[in-house]
Amino acid sequence: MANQLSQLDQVFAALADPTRRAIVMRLCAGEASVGELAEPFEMALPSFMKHVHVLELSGLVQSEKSGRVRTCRLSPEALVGAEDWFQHQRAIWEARLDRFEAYVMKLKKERAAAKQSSKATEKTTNKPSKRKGTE
Amino acid sequence: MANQLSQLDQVFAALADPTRRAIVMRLCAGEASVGELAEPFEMALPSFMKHVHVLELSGLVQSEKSGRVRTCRLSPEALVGAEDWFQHQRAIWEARLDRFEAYVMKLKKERAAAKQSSKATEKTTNKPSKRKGTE
DNA sequence: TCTATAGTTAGCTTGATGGCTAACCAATTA
DNA sequence: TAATTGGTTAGCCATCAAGCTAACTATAGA
Repeated sequence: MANQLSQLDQVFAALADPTRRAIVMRLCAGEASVGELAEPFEMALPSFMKHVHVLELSGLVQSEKSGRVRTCRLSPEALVGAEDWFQHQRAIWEARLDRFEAYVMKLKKERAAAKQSSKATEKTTNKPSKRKGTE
Repeated sequence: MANQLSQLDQVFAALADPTRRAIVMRLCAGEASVGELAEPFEMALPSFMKHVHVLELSGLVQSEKSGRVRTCRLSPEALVGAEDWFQHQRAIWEARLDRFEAYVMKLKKERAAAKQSSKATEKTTNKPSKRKGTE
């Protein structure tokens, strides 16, 4: 669990750099050697290798050396893990919106009821409209 | 576009810190003052404020001061933007898996056809099975 | 076997990040 | 009006991140 959290740290930190995001995007399209990956960047190779290394540490990328060429591929589990984090937050957020809306509805109802009781007998219990989007 | 990219940088960098993720999670459940937010952490207040500031710069959090208390709330657009990035990558990744599978199927077909032509007339065009999962 | 290629290691510089304390407003509240 | 509360500013320090060059290893190809 704590380990998983620090994994999230590493994944987000890895993705905070545009070079590394570009590498991930490239690898989504298929595996590639370090040289192929590095080619579009102006950076010196050792600098570039650091990025690859960060991606490996984060679990986003795996690599394997065969002969003198190191081939990198995406290992999407870490990516999915991070995506899950967002979905979880969104679920909580949306549940809260729902609760908030329910609360507003309850207030409306109570106010209507108060009006009713003061005005004595008049039935206007208008149904609340359904969710109006994500805001 | 470039601006949006650097926004992604900032959002991911903001989320790379467990304190800041905790703040975001807390704010998913509803707005809170700086003091309320800081309460669970052992950190000195100025240090904590830095985290809040980073979150504000990233666009994940908005805040407003009324009297002497500053109230923070989530501004979920940035969160959604980051989530979109994942979904986009996943779409590319999955399309690639599909293409890869199609390629394998084509190979199989060609091999079968080759066998057929060498064996002359024997019809065994076995239909390929459907997707077998994500890996 | 020599040479070019692909990557790696070591070590340096610069700037950002994450923490702290101390001192300082500015609203509330007694 | 004096004291408390909630937050802010300023400035320090240690560590990490991202880049570089130079020198090195190991494989592939001529």
